[in-house]
Amino acid sequence: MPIVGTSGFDRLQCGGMISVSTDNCGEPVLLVDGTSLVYRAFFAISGLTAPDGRPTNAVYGFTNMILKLLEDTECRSIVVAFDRGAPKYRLDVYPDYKGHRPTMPEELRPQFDMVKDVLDGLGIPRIEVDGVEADDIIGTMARRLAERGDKVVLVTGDKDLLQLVDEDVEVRLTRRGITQMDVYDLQRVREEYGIDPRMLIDMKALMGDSSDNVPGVPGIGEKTALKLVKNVGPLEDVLADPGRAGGKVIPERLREHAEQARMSRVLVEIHTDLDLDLDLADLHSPEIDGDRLGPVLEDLGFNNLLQRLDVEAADSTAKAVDLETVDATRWISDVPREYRDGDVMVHWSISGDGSPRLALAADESGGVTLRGDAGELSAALEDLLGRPQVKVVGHGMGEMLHWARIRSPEAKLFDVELAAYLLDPSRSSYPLDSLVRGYLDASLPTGEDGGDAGHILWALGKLASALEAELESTDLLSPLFEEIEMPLLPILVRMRLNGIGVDPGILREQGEAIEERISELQAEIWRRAGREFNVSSSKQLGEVLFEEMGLPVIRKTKTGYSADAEVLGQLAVEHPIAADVLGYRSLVKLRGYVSGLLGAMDPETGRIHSTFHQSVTATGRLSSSDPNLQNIPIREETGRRLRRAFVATEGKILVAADYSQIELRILAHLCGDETLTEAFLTGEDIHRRTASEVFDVPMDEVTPDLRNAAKEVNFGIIYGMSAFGLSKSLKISPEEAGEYIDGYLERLPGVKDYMERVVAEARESGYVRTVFGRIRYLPELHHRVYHRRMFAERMALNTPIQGTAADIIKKAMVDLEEDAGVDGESLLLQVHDELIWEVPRDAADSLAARAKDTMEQAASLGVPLRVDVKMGENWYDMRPVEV
DNA sequence: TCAATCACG
DNA sequence: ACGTACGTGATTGAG
Repeated sequence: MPIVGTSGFDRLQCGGMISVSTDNCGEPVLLVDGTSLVYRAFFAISGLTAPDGRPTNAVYGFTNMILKLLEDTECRSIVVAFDRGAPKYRLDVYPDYKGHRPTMPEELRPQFDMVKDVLDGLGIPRIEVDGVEADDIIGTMARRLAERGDKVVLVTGDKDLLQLVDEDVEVRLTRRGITQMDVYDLQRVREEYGIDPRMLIDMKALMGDSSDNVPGVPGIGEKTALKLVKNVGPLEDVLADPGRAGGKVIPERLREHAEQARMSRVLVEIHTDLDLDLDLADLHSPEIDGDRLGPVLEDLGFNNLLQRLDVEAADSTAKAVDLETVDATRWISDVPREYRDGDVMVHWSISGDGSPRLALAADESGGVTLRGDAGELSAALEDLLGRPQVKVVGHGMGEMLHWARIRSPEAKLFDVELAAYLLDPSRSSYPLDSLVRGYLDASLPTGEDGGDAGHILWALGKLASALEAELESTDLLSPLFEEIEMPLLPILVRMRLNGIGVDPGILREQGEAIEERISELQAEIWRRAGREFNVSSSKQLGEVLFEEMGLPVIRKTKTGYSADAEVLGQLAVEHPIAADVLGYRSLVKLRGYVSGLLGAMDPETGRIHSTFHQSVTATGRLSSSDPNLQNIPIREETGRRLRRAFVATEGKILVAADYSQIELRILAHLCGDETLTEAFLTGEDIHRRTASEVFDVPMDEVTPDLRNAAKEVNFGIIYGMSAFGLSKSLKISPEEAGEYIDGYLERLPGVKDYMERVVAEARESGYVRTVFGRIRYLPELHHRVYHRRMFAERMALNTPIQGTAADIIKKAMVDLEEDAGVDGESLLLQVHDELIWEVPRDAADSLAARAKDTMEQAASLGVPLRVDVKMGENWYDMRPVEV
């Protein structure tokens, strides 16, 4: 049988993107059903086009599937097969085979040629044979490879291929989306169907297949067909003695349609004996042909793939949008048509002398630079962002909204920085020029004030489409980007604009008291040391404690003696100076808070306007800076008093709502452990319950010490547990800590299974995800250095939990927008599992009820979410309220 | 600019 | 025989 349209069987193997083994060392050959995967990709992804408008969604999805496959799987070789023309050998049997199939969508047809171009560039052999279906090519090749001793992996979206599974052949079926695959080996097929893979042919012959128009036996569906082959045997056995089917109707139907069933069997059986003119010795691993692939990917607009595969396109400089300068006021009074709906790229910046610049473009052909003072420019922005039909694309849009004091934009927002953050939250920053290099493979000219506006506007437009496609194909577009992060952006801007009221008198008063006690302690320390020195200098302190006073060295740092709180705590039994240093340190810390907060007060508003950052943490949490209001002291009374300085505005009251045990609840949801779930469903004290389990005592005999130990064990679980870490927090031996951990995992086996599963899956896929789909890549799970690898494992355990908690409170913040302000409230702070508002006194109860309800309903997990609400005149005197 | 320390969840 | 709890930001002193 002549083979047409092949490519790639003529070159010899050499190092490509996957490791190559020249001998047969057990790595499988991948056989891919190209037609099936291209179809899957086509329906899984939508809206993606090349720069010239040709649809490329299927090509993009397919290419990603192939690359993922190659990244995840060590393989000797890979071949992609395609359908070509009508399968004559089946049409001869049954002219209506595949008769009712809808014709191929117009947008899909041309994408097959693009797919083949990509494969050729990747150096992946493909094969199609006139009048033969991909199934049969794969079946034939699989059999021949297995016969010569190879392992084979079949990749498809079509369950029919399961009939080929045996000891040497495994099948991977696409699952929802395009990134995940279900693996079927012999055992899995037997488990799922209760029969051997070959019997699936007989089953299918009985039940038929409407999508291929295979008739089967009328009245027999999947259930009956499976029952028959399981209880009776192959098709011929079933037909030989129809009575064994039981009942009346089925045997009748079997007799009546016996021939049709035999014919159906012929139709559904995949051929494994085609006479293909193919030398399997030619199989080799793929070898990227950069000269060929580069232009193909560039033509398709797959710039991120160019980058990822490190292939050179014709390296381009960013093009520029031509800009015309227009008066801001005139522009507002007569906004050009193209800026009234659709996408508008916006570049806002502050130049060195503090004057703002604003440039806009609605497409690549041209844009405007607005001329005017700060008020006029912000008015123009406000006008633009007040248009619900407009989608505004920008970079770091929070800064822009804050500058223009825009609290509630109506326009849809697309911040390329946030998009890039969702795609890879581990990066330290997302400067525009690096996004342009990474996602567009172009470079921005280096300009004085952050580049030239024309080039930036061009880049923003290109980036928005590239990033949106990437978000979509990574399952991050919805709900995370569109329904959580982008709607959250203006909420964070508003929190910053709101600020929180601070009473500087209280701060100064406390500051003076702190200052006094620092002097006293310093004198005491100097007296005990026998000389004056800077207690805050770890170097000088080390000399005094460990050299002059001869205290035992507990631990060393890279640069000298370690003298942190843990070490000092141990030294305290040796010498009272240690406790003094600890006290001194904590007071110096508090002094830092006082001066930091006083310095951070805005003289105009008398408030502190901290910035909440949305693209900083690797887990999805927010962070706060200038100043950080997420780490105001609370655990120790002396520090806690600082909170008296955070006050509600006259006539208002502070309301704080915090999730109770949200991370442990998420753990319960994720692992489904019965004990944990039950504890939350019945509203038990979770630490007490843990203590009761781990230490094997009745609930009412759990002492405070035991409960505290259990609490630390629970923290350990969330953090990725190590006996050493737990031993430090509990001040016990690592051995004893290890026993606690063993006890825990024994009593809560669901948690144990979950922890093992998460790490194993992350090792396979290279990433972990939260319940909402937020992703974090963990390449160091494969690091050759042990402690780097273990660190990555703890991240794999912690990130889904911490990140899901972040997702949930973010979702709650967005949900609360629904009727934001109905109680006259302003959101002031978010502290990871807690939201703080100020609200007119008479509306406080109403807000409390609404906040509690919305937060508790923000996600529906296997256990309920619980929110506690407190109120008070200031952040110190907060009292619980019943809602 | 970096390391050490410590505040929070 | 390793070296460890997860995630942040600010302050301080030293080089």
